[in-house]
Amino acid sequence: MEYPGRGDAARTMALLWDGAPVPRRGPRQRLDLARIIDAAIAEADRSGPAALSMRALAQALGIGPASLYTYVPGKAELLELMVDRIAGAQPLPAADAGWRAGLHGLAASDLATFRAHPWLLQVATSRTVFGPNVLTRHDAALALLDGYGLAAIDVVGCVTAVESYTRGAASAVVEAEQAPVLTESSDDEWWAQRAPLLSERMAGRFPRLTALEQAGAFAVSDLTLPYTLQRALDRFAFGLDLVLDSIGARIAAARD
Amino acid sequence: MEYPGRGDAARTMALLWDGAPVPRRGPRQRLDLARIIDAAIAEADRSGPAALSMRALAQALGIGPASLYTYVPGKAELLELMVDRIAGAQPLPAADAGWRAGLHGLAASDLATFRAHPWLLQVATSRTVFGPNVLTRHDAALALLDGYGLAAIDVVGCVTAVESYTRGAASAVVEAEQAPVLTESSDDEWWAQRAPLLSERMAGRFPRLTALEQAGAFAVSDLTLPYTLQRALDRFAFGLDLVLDSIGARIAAARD
DNA sequence: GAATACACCGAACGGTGTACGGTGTTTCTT
DNA sequence: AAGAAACACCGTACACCGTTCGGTGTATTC
Repeated sequence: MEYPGRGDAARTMALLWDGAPVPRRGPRQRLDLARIIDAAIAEADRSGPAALSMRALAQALGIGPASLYTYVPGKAELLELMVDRIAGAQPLPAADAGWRAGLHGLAASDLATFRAHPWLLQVATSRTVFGPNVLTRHDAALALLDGYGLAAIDVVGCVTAVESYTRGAASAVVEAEQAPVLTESSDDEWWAQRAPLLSERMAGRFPRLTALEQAGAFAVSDLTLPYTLQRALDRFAFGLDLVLDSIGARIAAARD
Repeated sequence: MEYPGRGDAARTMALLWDGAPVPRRGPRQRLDLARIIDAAIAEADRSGPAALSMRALAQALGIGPASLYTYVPGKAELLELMVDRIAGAQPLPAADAGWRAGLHGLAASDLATFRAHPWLLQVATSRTVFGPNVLTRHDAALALLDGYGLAAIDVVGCVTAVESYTRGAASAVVEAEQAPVLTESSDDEWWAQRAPLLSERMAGRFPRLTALEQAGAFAVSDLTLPYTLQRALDRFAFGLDLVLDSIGARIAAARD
C-alpha cells in the first residue's frame, strides 16, 4: 500500500481543485468523478482501507477495471480525492460560540468522521492532502483562535495540538468500536480466544494494570462492546478537555 | 493489507510471550525468530510498512518464501511480533524525576520510535498488540502518575491522553521528515511539482493561512527540510506542554 | 535400523494495481 | 459530406503479493 503519488502532480491538483476535465471529442463519459469517489468511499467503508480494490470498485460501478483509469490516474490519487471529498462534507467549525465551543466542535466532527470512515486513519497518516476542502477546513480551524491575543505561532500550535490529539485519540475509539465488529460473525472470536490466554500470562506481573482493572478504570479482558466504546468516548472527552483547558490558560495569560 | 489475525490466537500468544517452540526432532532450524523479526524491522524501515513483503524478507534471510511460514503463522502475526519487539527495545519511563519528566520522557521515546520506524504509525492503528513488552510499557506509564491523589480513572485518562497526543503529533513530525526523503532522489520532486500549483490556487482564498504564512508561523509552499522538521518538532513540544500543563493542574486540584 | 517429526522448498492459486493495444463512438475540420 | 482526430471503453497481460500444498531430505527417537 505504498502509493507515493508519482504520477504527474499537475493532473492530481487539477482533479482536486478543478474537477475532471470535460472531453471535447469522443463518446460521452458514462460516469462522473463525483459518483466514482462516492462509490469508492462507500466501498472503503464497507470493506476496509486497502481492501478497496479497483476491480471491485469498477464492478460496483458497472464498468471494466481499466476504464477507471480514464477518470483517475491511479489508486493513490483516488484516495486523495476521497479524503478531500469527505473533508468537504464535514461542517465547518463555527466561531460564533467562542473558541472553546469551536475547537470542541472541530474535534467532535473529526471524531465522527473517523468513526464513519475508519480507513481514513490509515490513509491520512502518510501525507497531507492539499485539496480545497482540506485547506478550507484548516483555515476555518485557525480562525477559531483569532483575536484572543495569542501569537501567530501559538495559534498554529494550539490548533495543531487539538488536531493531533483528535487523530490519536480517535484511533483508540475506532479500535474499541471495531473490535467486536470484526468478530461478530463468529461470537467474539478474537477476544474470546485471547482473553483467557492473556490473563493467564498476566498473572502476577503488571501490578498497575491489574490494580486499575480492579478499580474499574481499565479492562484488558472481559470486554463487551458498549462498555468499552463508552469508556473510549469518555477518555476522548477527558483528554480533549485537558488540551482545551491549557489553551484557555494560554489565552488568559495572553490577555494581560 | 487486511490482516485480521485469523490464524489461531494461541500460537500468536505463545510466540509473543514464550518465543518460538524448540523442535525436538528433525533438522535444526537455520534461523531463529529474533533474527527474522529484526530483519523484518530493518526491511520495513527501508521500504515502508506494506512494502514489506514476505518474499523479499525471505530473500534477505537467504531462505525460500515458504520457509518463513515454519517460523511465523503469517504476516499479521509477524507484524505483531515486530511491534512488541520494538516496544521491548525502548527504555522504560522512569518515575525518579517526577511525573512530568516521566511523561515527557515517555512521549519523547515514543516520538523517537515513530521516527525510527515510521511504518508503526500505519500498523499500530488497527489494534493493540497484547505482547509482554507492550504491556510492560503500559504498566510503567500508568505507574508514573501513581501517588499523586488522582482517581484511578483519571490516571488512565491522563496517560492515554499523552499517548494519543503523541501518536497523532508524531504523524505530523514523520510527515515533515519523510516528505523530502521520498523525493530526494529526484530533487524534491513532490514539493517542487506541487508548490507552484498550490500557491496559484490558494491566491485570494484562505486569508488565515496566508496571513499566518507571512507571520512565519506556517508555510504551505517554499519548504525546505530542516526548517519544516524543526517547526514540526517545536509544535510537538508545544502541544505536549499543553497536555502536561493540564495534568499538572489536575494534580494540584487533587492535592486539596 | 525403522519410524517419526520436522525444516525446507518449488510450484501453484487466487488476488492485487496497472500498462497496452484495439475497437467503436463522437465531434471538429475541411 | 467526408475524413480525421480525440476519446471512452475494455480484454488481456504483466509483475507482484500472501499463502498453501506436496514432496524431499535430515535429524532424533524407539
